[in-house]
Amino acid sequence: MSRPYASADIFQAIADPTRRALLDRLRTGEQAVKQLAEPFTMSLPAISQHLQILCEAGLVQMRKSGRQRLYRLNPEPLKQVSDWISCYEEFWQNKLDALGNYLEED
Amino acid sequence: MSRPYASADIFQAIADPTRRALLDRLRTGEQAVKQLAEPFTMSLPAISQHLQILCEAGLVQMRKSGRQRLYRLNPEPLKQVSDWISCYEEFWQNKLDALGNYLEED
DNA sequence: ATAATAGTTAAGCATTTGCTTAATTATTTA
DNA sequence: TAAATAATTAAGCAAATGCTTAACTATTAT
Repeated sequence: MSRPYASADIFQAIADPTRRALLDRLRTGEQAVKQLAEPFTMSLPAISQHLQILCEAGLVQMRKSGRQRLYRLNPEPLKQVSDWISCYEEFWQNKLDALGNYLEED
Repeated sequence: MSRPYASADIFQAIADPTRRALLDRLRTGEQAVKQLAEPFTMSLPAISQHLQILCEAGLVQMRKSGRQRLYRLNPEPLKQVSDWISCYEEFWQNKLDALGNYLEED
């Protein structure tokens, strides 16, 4: 096997807090691995493996620049999650509406 | 240990496709375990364990009625996921805007 | 009381996950 | 050319995950 973990599943990819933190960091723009890994206490290979999982899920893309590998955010796949959740959004919206109505009562 | 799996983490809870399917089924309303388990090929204990994880994550609530246990949806914790994703929504929105502008060009 | 039904708990197991350290591959600098 | 830098690949490991079957608890029906 070439891949340490087979997933490619978005929900699985964002289940790990380190991977979510990596995505959060990438919101400021394209970054090299060392820079990305800077705030984490774990080893560089661990970060590298997380980046591969994000890559397989399509959440990041990579390009080489010299000896660096620059990763950038590709958030489109998150739309799958957003779409799934949207069915539930009305539920808590209803609850908020109910609260609003309650507060408006005299 | 009383709990087979300790998680209570929402992202972890919705990472499993069976658990998402259970939540989807609960959108139609409160249901007993046997009825919930009906479309799945796995054993009832497996479903029961998934329901416990959903319960620990606060995504479902349970009440007893005779010898049945009725589970109902409690989607509020999904707001955590929705909130996290919302930071990324502008990204694909921007892309859609860009597409819109492109299509509007003469 | 006895049997049937609904569901959980317990124990065990194979696989996956998330990490580690060591070795390896590129690329750049001295 | 040799050393340093950036990052990955490889191998191994402990813990978590998702299932199974068997045993148990609680409630209802006969």
